[in-house]
Amino acid sequence: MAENDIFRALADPTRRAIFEKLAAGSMNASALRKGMEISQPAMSQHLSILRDAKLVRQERQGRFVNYEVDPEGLTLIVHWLAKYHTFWPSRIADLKVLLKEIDQ
Amino acid sequence: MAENDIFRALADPTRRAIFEKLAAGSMNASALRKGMEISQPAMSQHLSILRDAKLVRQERQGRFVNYEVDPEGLTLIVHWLAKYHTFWPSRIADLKVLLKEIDQ
DNA sequence: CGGTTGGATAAGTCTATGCTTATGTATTGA
DNA sequence: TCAATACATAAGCATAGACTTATCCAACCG
Repeated sequence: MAENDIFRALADPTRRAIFEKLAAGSMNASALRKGMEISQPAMSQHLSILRDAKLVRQERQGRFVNYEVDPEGLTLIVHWLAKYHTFWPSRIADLKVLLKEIDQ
Repeated sequence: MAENDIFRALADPTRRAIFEKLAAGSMNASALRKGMEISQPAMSQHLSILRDAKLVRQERQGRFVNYEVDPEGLTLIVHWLAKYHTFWPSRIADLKVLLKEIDQ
C-alpha cells in the first residue's frame, strides 16, 4: 500500500534529511552523502526505500544516478492530510496564508 | 522531536486506522476497539503513542477516557508539507480545488 | 584491456517496536 | 463495601528495520 510506504519512509529521520536535501536540489548518491556521516550502502538502502514510496525518483546518467524529489509521493500525503482538513486550524485553512507563513 | 514522533506514529497502519476513526467522531478507548480486532493493552499503547505525537488528545470522563483528534499534530504535518510546496502539482496548489476533489 | 569509481545487493547483527499475558489503579453501581 | 468496569503499565517475546562488512556490477579512463 502506497500510503503505508510513504509514512514508513518518512518515519526515519535520516531519510527525511535526505529528502530535504534533495528538495533543495537534485544530486547523485555520492553528493548526498557529503556532510551526512552515512555509509554508501546505507545511503543506497535509504534511497531505495524513498524511491519505493515515490518520494524520490532516479535517472541514470552514465556512471552516476541522479536523484530528485518525486511529486507523486508528496501529492499522496497532501491528499491524506486533506481528508482531515476539518481539523486544521482555521488560520491555515487558506493555503495562501500558510505559504506566506512558510516563506518568511 | 515532535516531527519525528508524528511520522513514527503514523508509520503504523493500525494507528492510522485509529486516527481515522477518531476523525469521524471522538470516542473512548473501548468504543474504538469495536470492529478492530485489537487487544485492550495494544489499543492503550497505540493511543499513548498518538497522544505523545499530539495527533490525539484525551479527556477523562469518570471511568471513561474520551479521545479526539488533536489539531496540533495535523498542523505540524501541514507545515512540514508546506516546506515542499514547490513540488506539489500545480493542480492542487490551490487548496480550494484540492478540497473539492476530496469532498466528492 | 585493467584499474578505479559510483552504486546496488547480500548476509549478518543489534535495536526498536508491536504484540502478548499479567497486574495495577480509578471509578462506578449494586 | 465490594465486585465489575475502563483503562494504564510492566515485562517478555518475536519480528521489523537500520546498520555493518563483503561483494558485485557497470561505466569510465589511463
